[in-house]
This record gives sequence, structure tokens and C-alpha cells, in this order.
Amino acid sequence: MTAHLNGGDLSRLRQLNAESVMRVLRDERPQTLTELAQRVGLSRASTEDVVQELLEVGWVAEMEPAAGGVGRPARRYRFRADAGHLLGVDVGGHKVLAVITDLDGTVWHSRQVAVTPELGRSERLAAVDKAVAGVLRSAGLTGEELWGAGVATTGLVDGTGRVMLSEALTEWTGVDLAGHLRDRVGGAVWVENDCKVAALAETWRGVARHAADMVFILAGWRTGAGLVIGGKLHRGFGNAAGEIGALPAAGWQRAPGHLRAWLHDGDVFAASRAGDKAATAALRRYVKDLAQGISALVLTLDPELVVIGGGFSRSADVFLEPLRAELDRWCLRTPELRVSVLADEGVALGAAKLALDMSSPQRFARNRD
Amino acid sequence: MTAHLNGGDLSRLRQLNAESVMRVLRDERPQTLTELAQRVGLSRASTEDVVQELLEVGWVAEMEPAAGGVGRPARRYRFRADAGHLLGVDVGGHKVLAVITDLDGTVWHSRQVAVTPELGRSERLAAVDKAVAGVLRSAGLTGEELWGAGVATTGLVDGTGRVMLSEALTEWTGVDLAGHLRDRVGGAVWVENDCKVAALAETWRGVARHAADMVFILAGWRTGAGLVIGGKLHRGFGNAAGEIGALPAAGWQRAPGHLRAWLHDGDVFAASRAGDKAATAALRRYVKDLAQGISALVLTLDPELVVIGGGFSRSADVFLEPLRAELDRWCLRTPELRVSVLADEGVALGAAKLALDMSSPQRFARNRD
DNA sequence: GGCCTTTAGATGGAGTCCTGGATAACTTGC
DNA sequence: GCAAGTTATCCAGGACTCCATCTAAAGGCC
Repeated sequence: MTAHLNGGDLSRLRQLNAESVMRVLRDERPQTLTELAQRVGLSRASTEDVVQELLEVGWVAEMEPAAGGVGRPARRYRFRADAGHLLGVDVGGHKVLAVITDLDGTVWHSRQVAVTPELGRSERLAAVDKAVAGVLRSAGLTGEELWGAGVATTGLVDGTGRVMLSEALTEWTGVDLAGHLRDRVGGAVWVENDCKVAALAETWRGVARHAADMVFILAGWRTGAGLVIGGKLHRGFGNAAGEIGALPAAGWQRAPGHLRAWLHDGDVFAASRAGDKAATAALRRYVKDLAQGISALVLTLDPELVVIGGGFSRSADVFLEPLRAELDRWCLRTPELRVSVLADEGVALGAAKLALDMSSPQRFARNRD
Repeated sequence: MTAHLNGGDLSRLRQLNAESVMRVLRDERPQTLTELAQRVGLSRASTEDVVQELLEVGWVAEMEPAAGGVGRPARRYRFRADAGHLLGVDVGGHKVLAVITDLDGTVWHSRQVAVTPELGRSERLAAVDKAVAGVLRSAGLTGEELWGAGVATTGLVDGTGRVMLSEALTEWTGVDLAGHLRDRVGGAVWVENDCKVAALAETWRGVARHAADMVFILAGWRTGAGLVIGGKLHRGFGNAAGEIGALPAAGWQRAPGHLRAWLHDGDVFAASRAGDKAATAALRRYVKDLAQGISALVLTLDPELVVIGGGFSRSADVFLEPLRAELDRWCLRTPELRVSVLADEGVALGAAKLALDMSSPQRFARNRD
């Protein structure tokens, strides 16, 4: 049916246990061997063996022991977030943003290049090159030293990293983004839709850290969605999951128009916040349309959580409650509703997470032979 | 994030390898040790060890060797589908159907009891008891001998096996189905929504065997959906996944009405097949509404496959092509569309599969200590 | 009947994990 | 400052699983 778990060699068992140890150290505070052993379910002796090996490859570091407490002080070990670095690139209509993160998702360097939606293909690719080269330079890294690189862009992306269809960017359909970047960066490159990786970012460093099933809504002048199901990014068979906006009844094609119609593109959110009746009415129409599509997603998946991101999420204070009320009208069980805090970096961060997820299994396996 | 894979003991490795062997034997034809070893990725010697153990617990049987061929004839081993039995019960508005299947999903015994939607709670439960007792008697099994029992019913079901909400059946909301059946059957009982398990049945014995992502549509006087994502049944956080019908814009509440309106409930499908214009028009309106909801599911999930089941699927020949055409209007990529062949047994079969999926991990683990 | 091919079965070795005991380091109480 | 108590580290010995390899067995083919 699906890709099941294979057993195999004895070394496979060690690999699984090493992964367990890494997970615990990554997701929780530094631990002593005794704590680790309990947490992972191994004996102390075996845990020591595993940690020793992880120390040698540099993925785990020893800390100074905790002061106080009775008995011989235990060594404490922590996840080494700086054991590897990831490149995440957000290729949007108005900006190209490249970030370098560590394995924990902390952004250490970033480089932004302004672009416009109308820019031609080669100019946009040049902006990508500029951002990537810039961020690599300030990090003092070469592409080969990276664990991997992820690229996110608007539009549908196929399995090989080519843009199948992009309506928002000119001359962008058909670009072989993965190929282009692979030539620049040298290592492995993965390409994905921007909404999808933004969802990933929320489960990594955002407001959806412990949610197994989550829907991310990109709310901006474009509207989109990304799905996390069972803790993993859901792509769909043709990489087109979350495209509920294509359905006219979902209201997403029409939704931003209500805001755009308001007084020549002034800040409708600020006006509504200040008590402007017309602005509030426009916003209400926007929310009504937005909620149709979200309800369809929620009723389909029944997620634990819905996260609102995108440009409008900054102003979510003025429409979050109306949105919740509107969802209550349609949903059998309205999920918890949260606003993204990742701001403009969400997509780039998600691209980095994509690269981490795709590269680390191989890296684990390769390390043990 | 999610329940990750734990490593552990050495016996855990053996367990994983035994599961791999079982999967290969179950999904493919009988195999020799050499074939098995290659397929599973173990050495011949270890495979022999594993198979020996599986022979001893009775989950695998030896066959007479294949005739012909050069070299010493190899022993061949097969999956023993009769190593265990499952009870699946479909509690519907018009019938209660209980089946006994083997581990392969072959139905060996079944017992149907006619009911009506208006029946009271205790009468319906009595019908369940009658069907279950009857099918157990004809199978010559007691409840304790079963690997597990699954029950499917209309309405939302909570995690403990209680019916949270059922609109189609009177006095059915709040019934503790799991508790009731546990008293009768003795073993472990799982309860789930009927659309959901019908989806499961399609991936087991139906037309969706190798699909990882699949949407099942129950098309009948009620309309519902069940989702399989990543090879597993998707329940949702509140067990309410697939309830797109709750959204008025999805059209499912209105859809069957077009057919019901046609000439006092005559067979609209047969009439349309015979060329009746009015019947065809009613059917067309039905399909238009049905397609709205399906499109929402498809655009959300981008599944590999959509399976049409339920009472109307018998007459799918008259509306499958119009449905496909309608889906083409809305979907970015219309998935493959198939018609269920499980007929009336789909839900009961799915309930049995639910019991198998829920019980076998424990059974694997318990067997090795 | 002898040869060839393939499988069955047995043996020794390596890797991983567990248990239990001896040793080490630090705190507490006197 | 020293002994007692507590906890951690370190070091076998033993069990389990897998692998490589070798010999014996069972067929077909000449």
C-alpha cells in the first residue's frame, strides 16, 4: 500500500535508535544519559553507545554539567543546531528572499532583493542568483557545505522542480528552478509551492508546532492554502493539494476584490480599525468569501488548527473574530484559529525546512556504512 | 510532532522483519525463501529464521513445491489467511449486515437483518445482536476467537465508540455501540463512520488497492465521503473528516432531491437509460450538485483516485460520464474515477478491515515476548 | 549413473542491546 | 575534614539477531 517501514540489518536498529535520540535532544532541553535512556526506552549502556557515536559525527555536543543536586554530576548533552546549515529561498512577486538557517530553524543570515511581478524570467532568475550569492557570502559558506537548499515560488510545481503553471509571475511557467539553482549551489535542491512550505514553517518554528493536522491559509492579495496531514506536508498526487481557490464557489477568486475596491487601495484594515463603516463592510465581504473556502478545507480535513498567514495576517486583529464567527456558521467543529508570527520570513523558512526534511534521511543513512 | 518510529530492543528488529515478510506474502503470490530474502532485503539464513517463527505461530503455511525447474525444489510459503477471523458490522437505516472475513478480506459468512430508519434504539440494537449472533453461529466461532470486531454506522462517532450525532437514524445519537458490542463479543471492538470504513474497504478489496491518496464518495439517498491519505484512513482531529456535505455550497444537501422529485420515486436511472428526457435532466441536476462537493474534496486533497460507491453506484453507467465532465470544469487535474464493485458489502467489509488494522499491531507485539 | 544447478541446513563470527557489578565524583551531615 | 549516601561512569559477560560461507540434499539433463 504505502512505503512501509523496512527492518533490515542490525545497523538499521542502531540508526533508528540514533534518530530517536536526536529527536529527543532536538525537541526538548538538553538531557543527561539517564534521562535520555528513559525517554528513548533503551538501557543506559546502549544510550551511551549511541550518544558516543553522535558526538563523533558532531551532531551532539556535551555541555558543562548542571550545578547543584546530589550525587555525581551527570554529563549533559545537547543538539548541535550548527552541525549543518540550510538555504531557503522565497521567490515571490515583489521580493526574492534567501535565508541561511541552522538545523533548528534559526535564521542566521538573510538577503532580500526587490522585484516586481512583471519582471521577465531571466531578470527574476538573476535576482535569485543575487540573493543566494549574497546570503552565502555573508554566511561564509559555499553551496557544497549546505545540507540542502529549498526553493519556494508561487504556482504549481512538478516533481522535478519545474514550475508547471504560474499565473502571478510573467514568463515563469516552465522555468526549471531546481536545475538553475543546482548549477549555482552544487548540492541537492528541492522546489515547492510557497503556500505549502509556509505551512511547513508553521509546524517547525511557528504557531503549529505540535499539530499533526493543520491547514495554513495564505491571506493576501493572493489567497492560497497549504496542508499538513499526519505531521507531514501533503502534496497530493499531482502536487496540487490545497488549490481549493480554483473552485469559484470557494470565493477566493473574488475575495480580495472587495478590499481592492475600497478607496483606491488605501489601507482598508487601518480604516476599519479606526471605525470606518465602509471599510468594515468591505472587510466583512472579504471575510465572508474567505470563510467559504476555509470551511471547505476544514470540513474536508477536520484539522486541529487553522493558521492565518500571508500579508494580511499582520492586520488579523480586525478580521479574526468575524472570520471565526463566519466559520462557526459552516463548520461542524471550528478548529482553533491562530495567526502566523513568522512575518515575511515564513516562506523562506519553510523552504529551508523542506530541504531539511528531504535531505536528513539520506544523511543519516549515509553516515553509517 | 507525530508518533514517530521507535527503535528499541533487538526483538523489535525481528518484529519489523517479520512484518515485512508477512506483507510480502500477503500482497504477492506464494514465495520461496530465496525470493522472499531478495524481496525483504535480508539474508537467506535470517529469512529462514523469520519464516520458521511465523510457521510456528501459524500465520504462514508451507505449500507443496512447484514442479519443474532445475535444481533442488524450493519450499514455498504462503500467507495463511485463515489464521484469524474478523467481524464486520454495518448498522444502516434499512439493514444490519454482519460478516465474518479472514485476514485477506474474503467474506466467509454473512447475516443480514432488515430494519427501518424509524426503528427505536433498543430494537435496532436487538437487530445488531441478532445479525452478530447469527453470523458467529454459522461460522462456528465465539467472540473470543476473533482477532477483532469493527462496527460502522451512519453519523459522527467519537473516539470511544459512541455515536455523537446521527441524523438519519432515530434514537441513535448517544448510543455506546462499542460498549454494547463488547459485552456480546468479548474482544476488542472499534466503531467508525460508515463512509470512512467504506473507503478503507476499497483500498483493501476494492478498486483502490494501490492508491495512497483516495477519496470515496457514498452516492445514495444520503451523500457522504471517506478519505484515505497516505495509505491510512484519515479521521480528522474530531473524527469529522470528509463532512463536506455540511457546507450548503457543496450541493450535497440538495443533490438527491432532484432525483426524489422525479415521478414519485420511480427508478430515475432506468428511465434515463431508456432515453427519458425529464429523467436525464433530473440526473444532470443531481450530478451538477454532486460534483460541487467532490470538486471541493479533490481540489483540497488532489487524490490519485475517486471511487463512487453507495446505492447509486449500481447505476453509475448513466451518470459517470456527465460527472467526469462536470469535474473537468472545476478541477485542475481530474483524478481517475472508478465505480465500487463491493456492492452492499463494502461498509461491513470496511468495518472488518478497521478491526484488522487496529488489532494487528498489538497482536504482532504480543506474540513476541 | 554422473554432472550441474539450486535449495536446505549448519557453523562461526560480528554487531547491538541488556544486566549487573565495580569504580568515580559530588553532596550532605557530623 | 571525613564518612555516608547518592548518582554517574565504566566495564565485563551474556543473549539475540543477522550475515557469510560451507556442506549436504534433491531434482533435471546428458
